[in-house]
Amino acid sequence: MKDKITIRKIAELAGVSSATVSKVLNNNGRYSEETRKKILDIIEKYNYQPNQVAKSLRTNKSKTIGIIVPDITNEFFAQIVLAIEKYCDPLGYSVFICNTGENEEKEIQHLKKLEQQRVDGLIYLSGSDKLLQMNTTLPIVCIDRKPKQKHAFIVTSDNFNGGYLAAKKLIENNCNHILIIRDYRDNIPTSDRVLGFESAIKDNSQNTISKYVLKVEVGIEQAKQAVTSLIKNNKFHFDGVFATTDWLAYGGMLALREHGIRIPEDVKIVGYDNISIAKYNSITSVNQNKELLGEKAAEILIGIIENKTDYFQDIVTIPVNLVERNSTFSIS
Amino acid sequence: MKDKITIRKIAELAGVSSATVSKVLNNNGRYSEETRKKILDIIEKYNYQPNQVAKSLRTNKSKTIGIIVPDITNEFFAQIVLAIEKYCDPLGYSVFICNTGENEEKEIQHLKKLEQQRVDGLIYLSGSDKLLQMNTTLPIVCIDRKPKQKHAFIVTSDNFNGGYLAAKKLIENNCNHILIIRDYRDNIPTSDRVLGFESAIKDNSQNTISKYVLKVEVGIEQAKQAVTSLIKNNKFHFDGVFATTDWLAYGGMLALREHGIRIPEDVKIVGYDNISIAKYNSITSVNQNKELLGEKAAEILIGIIENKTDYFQDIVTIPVNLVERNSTFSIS
DNA sequence: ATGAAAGCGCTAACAA
DNA sequence: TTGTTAGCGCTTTCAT
Repeated sequence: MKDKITIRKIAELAGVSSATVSKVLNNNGRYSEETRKKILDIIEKYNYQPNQVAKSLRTNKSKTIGIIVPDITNEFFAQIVLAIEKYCDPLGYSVFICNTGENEEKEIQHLKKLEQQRVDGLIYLSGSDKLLQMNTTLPIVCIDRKPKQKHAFIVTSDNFNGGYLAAKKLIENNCNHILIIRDYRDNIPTSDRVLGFESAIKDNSQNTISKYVLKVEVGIEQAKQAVTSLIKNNKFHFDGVFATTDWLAYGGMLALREHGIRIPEDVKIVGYDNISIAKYNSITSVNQNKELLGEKAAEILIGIIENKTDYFQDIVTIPVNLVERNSTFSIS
Repeated sequence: MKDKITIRKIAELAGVSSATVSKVLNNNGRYSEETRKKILDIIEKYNYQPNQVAKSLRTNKSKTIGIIVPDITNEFFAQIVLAIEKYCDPLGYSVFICNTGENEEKEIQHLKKLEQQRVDGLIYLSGSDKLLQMNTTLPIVCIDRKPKQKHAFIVTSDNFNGGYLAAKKLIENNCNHILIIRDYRDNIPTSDRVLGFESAIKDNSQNTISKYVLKVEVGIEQAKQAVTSLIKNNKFHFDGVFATTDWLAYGGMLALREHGIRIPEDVKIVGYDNISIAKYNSITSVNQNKELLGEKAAEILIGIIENKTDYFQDIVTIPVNLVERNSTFSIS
């Protein structure tokens, strides 16, 4: 924060008052075309940069928002963050990024820091319950998590339908014994995916379909090991696999491959998220519209901040779609 | 930016002056243990959150930095950004993230916006020459780009050695006809990698090694097509491939596979960056230490900002290492 | 159409 | 040890 030229200096140079300069800068109040020209010239000439910090203090609006996210390195989150920033930038908002590593303490610390920076609003990407229950006066939009108690604005993917679509695809491909690999934790998005999946089984079959749920920690290796263990114990007699993330799908696929089980000939696989690991490995996946998730969240947040909108749904649900790849192709 | 309790209110409640409260908050100046306790109690009780905006205005330090990056969605950049944020957070700095999509105009706009937010410093990840040549009084650290003219602090990976290591590995594996797939643009990191590669050829062979450079746009598809085209025109008689990014390596690999050319039996491949696409596809790759790149950049920047350091090298070079995978295994 | 003046919340001399 | 005061750069009434 080096010394920059101030509005007062500009005023002096233009032979007017700082109030007038301010008016010109913000196109409000009255001033003659002549003075406007003069002031703008000087501003140009001296490359004047308005001090947003002073402006923030005065107006009580910082033109910043904060994003609290587990890990920007996760492609899914990165895409959402990108979309948020893309939406905010043209509107003059700058965005703070805060990684938490899913650590609740860190989430809270970040929240406090952002409050002290007087951000105008927050977006929680997959925040913990503890974070969601903190009380703050800031407007908040949650993506991918539903706060159990508190009222908050929520943007979420249609997880139920995602699970439904996945099941439908497997059923269409004549899978009868299905393995579900899921995050062991009981979060709503995961559960909804599984519920949707089960619902499709009910709707589309005559109870001929069996399913087995494998709970694992989210990680390629963990999924791989869990599936390997099934195979080794002779418990793998499935012809379809649904995984609640692409990582889990990939991990499962690795285990199958290593044991000579062919995909899609012997087993069909559907993953979730449609991130690049699915793409590069030809895994059919339920696509989450990350751009829209981020964009909507930002749109709602800024809508609240500038209360340009009288009403917003509490929950906005973003549709999903199935992206078909090799892992579910029928060899007929 | 809702109304919060101020330092003055705290002072009133504690029956002291705001100056005293400020001193307690910042542990400077003198005050009795008694008043300290009293003030801290009240702060706790009312959950007082110091207004960083006011503080910034007064002290001319915003405790924020900005990162200008092409695309946070790119895993390589994301890892660096994560490392930067991790370093900055405990030191009380918040970080603004700005994506540019490699658009020079957007870079400049972001620079201006960050200047207006009065960030204390900037980190450029792979910024364009135009951006690097903008004049600003802010301390700047560049990663992965060397400004041609201006003086600036630079953190860079040892690209030359990276290329060198890649070549050595291929030569060790008896590759004699090597295809180099590189970014068509003439940026320094890419060029250094190629220079290092060529240097290793000189050092390690008796001029028995031929090389052919294929310039492509950075993208999986582009690399794939370029290599496919070589194959179709019967111009592919290589036994080794070096690509200046993992994406290009992967694209090349896809083309080879499609035409029945086996890896590593017929052709060995070495990529660059060691991002997950290399991992998932068993491509040997030159690893860039993204954590250290980010951490060092942040360390230097904050060092400058707080001028705790009297001297910093202008250029800090981070070592690389080769991660060996299937794509270069010898079948002997 | 323009300006004077107050004040946003904080810190840092300087006084007491 | 504590308080008084000025002022960071801006916006916003209210005069003129």
